[in-house]
Order: sequence, then C-alpha cells, then structure tokens
Amino acid sequence: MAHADSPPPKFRRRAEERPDEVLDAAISLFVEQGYARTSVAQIAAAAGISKGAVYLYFPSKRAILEGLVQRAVKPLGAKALASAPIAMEDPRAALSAFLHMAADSLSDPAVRAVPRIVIREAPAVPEIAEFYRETVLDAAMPAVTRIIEAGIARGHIRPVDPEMTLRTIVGPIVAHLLMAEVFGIVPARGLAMHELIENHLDILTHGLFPQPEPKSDD
Amino acid sequence: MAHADSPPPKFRRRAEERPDEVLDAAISLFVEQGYARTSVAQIAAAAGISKGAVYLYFPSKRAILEGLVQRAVKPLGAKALASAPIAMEDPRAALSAFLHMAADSLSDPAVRAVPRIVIREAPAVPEIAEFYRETVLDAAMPAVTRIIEAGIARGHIRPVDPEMTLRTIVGPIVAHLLMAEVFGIVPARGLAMHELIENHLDILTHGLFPQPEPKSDD
Amino acid sequence: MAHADSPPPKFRRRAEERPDEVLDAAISLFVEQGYARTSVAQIAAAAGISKGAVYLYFPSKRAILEGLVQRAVKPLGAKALASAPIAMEDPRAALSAFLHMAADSLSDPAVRAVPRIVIREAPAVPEIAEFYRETVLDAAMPAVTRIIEAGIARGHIRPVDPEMTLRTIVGPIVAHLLMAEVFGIVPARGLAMHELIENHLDILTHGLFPQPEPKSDD
Amino acid sequence: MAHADSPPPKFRRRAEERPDEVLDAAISLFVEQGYARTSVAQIAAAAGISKGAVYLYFPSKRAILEGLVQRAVKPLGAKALASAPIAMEDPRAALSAFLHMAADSLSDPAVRAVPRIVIREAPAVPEIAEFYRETVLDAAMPAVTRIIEAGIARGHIRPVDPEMTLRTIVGPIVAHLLMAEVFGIVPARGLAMHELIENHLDILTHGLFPQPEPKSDD
DNA sequence: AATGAATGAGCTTTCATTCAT
DNA sequence: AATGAATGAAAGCTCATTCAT
Repeated sequence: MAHADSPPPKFRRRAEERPDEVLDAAISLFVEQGYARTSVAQIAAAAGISKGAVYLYFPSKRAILEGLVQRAVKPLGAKALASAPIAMEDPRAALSAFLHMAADSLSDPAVRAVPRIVIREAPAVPEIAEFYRETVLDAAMPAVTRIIEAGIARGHIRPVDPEMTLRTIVGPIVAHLLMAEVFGIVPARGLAMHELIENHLDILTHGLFPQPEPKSDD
Repeated sequence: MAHADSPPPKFRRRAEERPDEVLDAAISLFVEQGYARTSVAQIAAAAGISKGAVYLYFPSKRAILEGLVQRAVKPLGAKALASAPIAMEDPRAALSAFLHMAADSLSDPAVRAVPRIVIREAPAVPEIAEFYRETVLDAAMPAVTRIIEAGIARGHIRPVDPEMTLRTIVGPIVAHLLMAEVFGIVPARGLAMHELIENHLDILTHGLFPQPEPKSDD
Repeated sequence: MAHADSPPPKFRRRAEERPDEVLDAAISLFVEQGYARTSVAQIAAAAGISKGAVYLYFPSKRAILEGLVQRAVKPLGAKALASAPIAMEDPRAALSAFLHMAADSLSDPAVRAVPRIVIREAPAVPEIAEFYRETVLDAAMPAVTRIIEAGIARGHIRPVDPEMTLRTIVGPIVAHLLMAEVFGIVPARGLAMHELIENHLDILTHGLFPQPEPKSDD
Repeated sequence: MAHADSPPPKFRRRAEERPDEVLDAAISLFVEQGYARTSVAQIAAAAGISKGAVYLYFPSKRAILEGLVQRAVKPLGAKALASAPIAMEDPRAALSAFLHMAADSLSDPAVRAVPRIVIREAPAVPEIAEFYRETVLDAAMPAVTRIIEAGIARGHIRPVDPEMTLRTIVGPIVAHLLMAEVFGIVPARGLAMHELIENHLDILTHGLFPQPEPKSDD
C-alpha cells in the first residue's frame, strides 16, 4: 500500500454485457454441434473468457441453454399479438401480414437458430420446449386460429377445420426451413422466404376462400 | 449343497436377431434422449445384452445410428415411386394418394422415430442427413414435383411455382408432426393424420386448381 | 436322421500340429506389435483357427508367450555346449567357432525373434527372462568364460578380466542386432554378420592375445 | 463430530512442476511394466494427481512416452559432440574419453531408463525409435566413426572396417547393460561400468592399434 | 470479477476368457 | 475337436463443475 503500482484498468468490469456474450457464443455452437457436443470450454473460448467465468453468470451448462431461449423469446410475444387485432375484417390481409412477418424474422439465421435448438433439445430438456411453447406458440397460434374462426363466422373463409387449417397455413414455412436447414435443400435462388409466402398465399386464396367469380386472381 | 442350483445361463446364441434387437433398443432411447445423451450401456441394457456384445454387431455407436436409418429407409424407396406413375392424368388423385400414404406410415410412431432422429442429429452427423436425403427425400420429392409440373403443363393445375408449391403440399404434415412430437400440441381427437390431409386437400382443391364453376365444392 | 448327409471330412484332426501353428502365428505378431498389443483374436486368425480353439492348446495368452520361448530354446542348449569341449587348446579358434556359430543362427530372423521378444517382455513377465537366462545364457556364457579362463591359465590369452572380457567378445553381436532391429541401422551391404565377426576377431587377435612379433598380421 | 475435520485440500496449483512429475512417475512404471501395461491411472496415482489432470499436461498417453524421450535426449546432443573435436590426434584417448563418458551417464539408472524404454517400444511406436535415433545415435555414432576413419588415415589405427569396428567399440556397453537390466546378470562387484571400459580398452589397445614394440603395455 | 488447475464420474471401446452348442 | 457368441473388467479419454488464488 506504500506506492500504488496497480496499472490503471483500461476497461471497467463489464458484468452487464458478459451474459449476453456467453449466449452469443453458445448459440452458434449449439446450432452447429448440438448442445451435448458443445463443451463449456468451447463456449468460454468463443466468448473470450475463462471456463470458470462462465459459471459466474450461469450456474450450469443447462442454464445457458435456457437463458438462450428466454432471451430470444422475450421480444416475440408482443409482435405476434400486435398483428392480430389489426384486421379481423380482412382475413386474407391478416394472414398475409402474419406470414410475411414470420418470413421476415425467420430470414435472419440468428432468429432461426433458437427454434432450431429448441427442436433439437426438446425431448432431452422438456422444460425448454414447454417454455418455448408457452411463450411463442401459445401466443402466435391462437391468434391465427382466431383469424380463421372469425373469417369463417363472417363468411370470409370457407367452413374448414380451424385447427387443421392452421397447419396448412404455417406448414410451408416449417417445411421450407426444415428442408433448408437440415438437409440443405434450398431453391437455386436462395431461401426466398417471401416468394414462398406469395406462392403459398396464391394457392390459399383460391380455395381457402369462396370464389365470387371463376376468373378472380390477385 | 444337495442340488446345485444351476446359475441361469449367461447368454443365448441368437446372432441372427441381435442386430435388430439392438436397433430396436436404440431407436427409442435416441428418440427420448438424443444420440449424444444415450450411452452404449443403456442400449445394451435395453437390448438385454452386455455392453461388449453390442460391439459384436456394430463397430461403433455411430454405426448403430447409421444402421437405424438404413433399416428404416430400405423399404421406403419402392413405395414412393410406386405412386408416381399411377396417375399423371389426375393430379388431385395422385396428391391425395401420396399424402394419405405418407399420413399412413407416419401414423406409426416407429416410423416417425427415424426422421425425428435424423432431424436432430443431422448437424452433428452430416452423413446421416445426406444419406436420408438421398434415399428418402430425393426419391419422394421429385415425384411430387413431377406431378405438379405435369399438371401445370396439361392445365390441370394452375401456373404455380412447382418448387415452392411442393412445400405447400407437404408442409402441413411436417408442421403437424413437429408440433405434436416436439411441443406436444396435438388436437383433442389425437393426431388424426387423415383428417389433416382431408382438410388440407379441401383447401388445395379450391385454388391449386382452376375452378370450372363458381359453386363447385366436394 | 434318415440319410446321412454329413459331408466326408477332408482333413482329419490335426491336434498334434496345432500348438505349433499357434506359436508360429504368435511369434511374428509379438515381434511386430509386442505382446500386449497383440490380441488372441489376431493370433487365432493368423493361425487359421477360432479364438476359442486357441484355448484348447494354451490355457492363457501368457502361456503362448511362454510356450514360444520354450520351443525356441529347447534345441539351443546342446549346440552351445558342443563347441566348448572342442578346443581348449586354441582359444582363438574356439572363439571364432563360437562367434560364427552365433552369427549363423542369428542371421535367421526367426531365430532372432525370440530373444527380441524376451528382451521386450522380460520386466513384465520375469519368469520368461529367467527361463531364457537359465536355458540359454547360463549354458553359453560360462562356456565362453571357461575358454577365456583356460586361455589365460595356459598363457594363450593375456591376463584380462574374464567376466568383462565376455562382454567385449559378444558385445558387437548384441550391438549390431540391436542397432539393426530396433533402429534400422544396417550396413549398406546388409547385416553381414560374418563380416562383423571377422572384423571383430581381427581386432581381438591383436591385443586380446600377446603378440609374438611386432609385424605379424593376417 | 463437534469440530468439522476439514477435508484436506483437494488440489494444489503447481502447473510448472507437474509435467516433470508426470514424466518421473511414468518413467519408472514404463521401465517396470512396459508402456502398454502401464495405465494412465497408474501414472496419475504415482504422480499424486488425478487421471484427468494428466491430460492437462499431455494430450495422450503416447505423448507422455514421447515427452519422456525428449526430455532425456535434450541434454545429450551437446555432450557427444563436445568430445569429438577434442582429439583427432590421439584416437585412443578420444575413444577412452567417449566410452568413459558413456559409462558415466549410463551408470545412472534414470539415464538408462530411456533407452530401455525406447528399445522396448520401438516396434510399436516407430516414431519414438526414429526420434531417438536421429537425436542420439545420429549424433554419437558418426562422431566415433570419424575418429576411427581419421585414425586409420593417419596410421594411428590399423586398417579395419570403421562401420563394423564401431560395433566392437560400443558393443560391450550394450551387452553389459542388456545382460544386467534384462536378465539380472551383474558382476559381483556391481555394474562397474568403468572397469568394463578399462578392460575393454586394454583389449582394444593391443590390436586395434599397431604395436610399436612387442612388450609395450599400459 | 476472474482465472485455470484440478477433480472424478462417465464415456466409448477393447479384449482375455468362458461356455453352450 | 472346434466354434463363436457372450461377458465383464479394464483401458484411454472427455468434460461439467469446483475452488484456491
């Protein structure tokens, strides 16, 4: 304590940002290798900190996985609900808006990463699937189902089974991403999410809704 | 000491059935826990043999995974192609046949298990995804695409994008299974695969194909 | 059971030759890989029989190693002793005969193999080293020592330390083989065991024995 | 039960010394049992650390073996070469110096241990033999050969075959150690390396070099 | 706050040996 | 006499987690 020879710290503690950095590091590793094959050492190295430091922010490897999903999921709830009230009047526009919005965010690989991980680890870590379902699916799916039901009630949609029709509506996106991500089956022009949606809407339009006249098209 | 209570025979000779037994044991464990979390010891125990005996039939844990996929995939090739030549004339019937056939086999949890595993392990074991793609998808998908293209050429199907339309056609099945298997979201009446298909075909019918008259319905 | 369909056995049992075949198979494997790295399965395969059959002839893997050494060592005792009584009169001729005989048999890789194995496994299997020592070394070495001692007593050999001189006499052979077998250091013209011996004897002659005249040479 | 008998601290931090401690532990185990029979667990126990800790310092069991040889070999290069330039003029003195130096270091069991291990593991781990040859033998042997060749050229050594004569010169040491280490054949007065060398040099002197006068001796 | 040495349980894989056939 | 399916006890190695510093 005689003479202060402590070098002036260049950076102040960044305890605030650290957990996010760890999650960032973990997400891509989990996508590439899966949770089980990714070691905490790898995550620490990718985050630029020591293995021990990881445990300052997360009590276990499992907690990283959970933190990952929670962070990704937090901002989604609002979005999905936001589009719902917009238009009960025009279900086609509402579905179009919903699908394009979904296509939009899923165009970002960073966004796709989380459901990717959830799908993979769900059976082994049921809480994660449950949490994702409660937060994401239980918000988005009923919204769509309500659009369908309201559309049927008002005659804007033919009398289909709303629950099954939900699968028809979102199915192409699911299939498209699965084919691309898992099997590398991608159209020559790239993912082209919005083209997928447009083609899908085109098909939906002429059959999901009663046709006023034989020649109508958009 | 009067009568020697003979110890139960330690092993039986059943070389023929063993590999299948090991695969049967492995498949459910892989589905429940994933490949990485499942130990060879668990597989051996589930198959009722010793850890060492597993290696009499499979040179490595990885080989079990591969054997699993190969066994499941072998009988599929023929099926998918069989339906293709049936009807170029009536694409709706062809698609209906294809989808119901797919729904049929996927109703069996044992059949669903393999794609489930493949989807999960694909990024970590790329060969397995490749093999599945080559054997299953590269057989089934072009068959459907050809039906669409032929239908468009003959005017039985509206001028859509065949590649994207494929996703619309199979998407609901993919989404349905994913929701059920991963998130436990199942309609109250069960998987009801065929009802899903019927609802889906209903929607497809009135828009995927040009409508002869404004009032047609099935 | 009605008609005998048992195929006539082409070969009768060869229980007699089998143990030797196993030893033949084992010897080269042990030399190449060492005892510990050689599996019983490998030996069985090389011998053309089943793993289980090996245990009909040898109670354990260790017994194979011991059998190997015993078989190789049996015929050696006589040889070494035979040369000893020949010439007590002319120690140089006796040593020459001894060294050339040793060089002769060690020119055969099959003969070299056994000491090679013994040297390797000695610390882990002390009995084997002991057995080899008792049977081979304890027969050959005293014979040579006796030649030296007798030579000294009769004035045919200078007054050297017989025990240490033994090392000088046999050393070159040991070093030559070790360099060749372990490190692959072989003269351009091959092992040339007899040339080694001749050069060695040349050196021994002019110093191991008192020189009658300053200019004598061969 | 009153006072908590605090468990002894599980580990100490001594990253610096640890690799050497592991090598020290390994060397004696390898000498006693051979590489293949020695388990990493044994090495860890002998080093007083956990199995896992061994892998902090060596990436594999094989690397321990290699590290062992490298550590032993490092200081040797200089030594051997140092003696070479000393005396081209007096080959007898040079050989005497060389042999006594070799005898000196090989008197230390810790030094003998490494060639012992190398000889044993050479066939199974060829790189180790190669490395040892390149580092030790390819340094020492040519030095001796050059002494012989220079001696012959200058008339200080009789016209012998230098390559074979090398074996005569170093052979006794090799044979002496092999007999002692492998078969436990040791003179009553102990290894007595320097007595061996003296006796050997005595023999070499009177025949390896031309005798000026019939009665000269040392 | 941060480190990284250390642990120890658990993993896949090998293999000498046994034994029903 | 001979087989080879089966065992079970290691072996080498990995890794989530802890803790002295």
